[in-house]
Amino acid sequence: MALDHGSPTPLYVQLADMLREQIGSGVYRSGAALPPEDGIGRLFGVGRMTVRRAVAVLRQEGLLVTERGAPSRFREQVERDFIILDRARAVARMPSRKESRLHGLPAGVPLLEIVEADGPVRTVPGDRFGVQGTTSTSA
Amino acid sequence: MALDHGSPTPLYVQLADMLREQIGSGVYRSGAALPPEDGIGRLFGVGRMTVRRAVAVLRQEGLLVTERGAPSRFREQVERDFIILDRARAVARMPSRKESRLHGLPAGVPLLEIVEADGPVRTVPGDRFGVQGTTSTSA
DNA sequence: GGTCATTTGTACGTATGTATT
DNA sequence: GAATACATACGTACAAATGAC
Repeated sequence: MALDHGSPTPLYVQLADMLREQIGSGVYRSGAALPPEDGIGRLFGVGRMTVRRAVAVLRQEGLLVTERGAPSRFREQVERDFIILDRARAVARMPSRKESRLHGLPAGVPLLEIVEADGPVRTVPGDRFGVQGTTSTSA
Repeated sequence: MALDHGSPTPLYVQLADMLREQIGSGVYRSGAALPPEDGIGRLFGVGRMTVRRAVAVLRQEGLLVTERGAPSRFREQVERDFIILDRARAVARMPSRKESRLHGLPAGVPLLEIVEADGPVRTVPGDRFGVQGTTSTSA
């Protein structure tokens, strides 16, 4: 359960993998705080920068949120609303910084871009919305 | 057109914004290579780490691809195929590293997860696929 | 085919700033 | 206000992959 400094797999990837697994296995409940970065660093014998890169990986995956001054927390998943695509198409892509701010998106959350058949485009946060075909079948 | 070291906006964000704008305005054509990181750094009077962070921002947005040993290039957009959602739902999320490798996804590309009404789940690369309602209207 | 310069990637350290608690 | 903890930004050194010669 320790990091392998000799491995071709970068340390920050190994560390991210371990933390990700802990999330998946429920070691940390949703919303729970991580130990501080320097603490994690001492724990695993790596520098703080390496910890930060590992944390960045998980943040980009939408698994945790960090804010300045407060411990990083595992992201709580919210219930999604489903938008019915009638004569529309939808594509997923990452938002620009401007769009992130506009929608209040944390890092690691894609945008759903819905293009109506007659032109209009609408973008919605990918963590709060999904899309579905015409027929609702109450999953 | 220079960076403001006194601004509350981080340097790497300012730099990312400038590079993003250059992409949008067509200064770099699709697939074109960026100058090397240390060159950009000297050009703007910032360290290489700051350049790397700016590049990372754009990579996470799916705007450029980087590989070791070769210059970073602006990402070429591929034509998307559209999957018809009949009795299915779709959500967008970021892939884990494992899923990225599985689908050969570069950074900054979300995953489309398609859930059929009767259970089966299928994930497809968000840069190569979109979804659409039952009625095809040939956009 | 192999060598070498170029270029990105990893990983460390240090110092300072700033928001939260 | 003080302590905690994350964010920015500089620097260094070496590793590894690419591409050109």
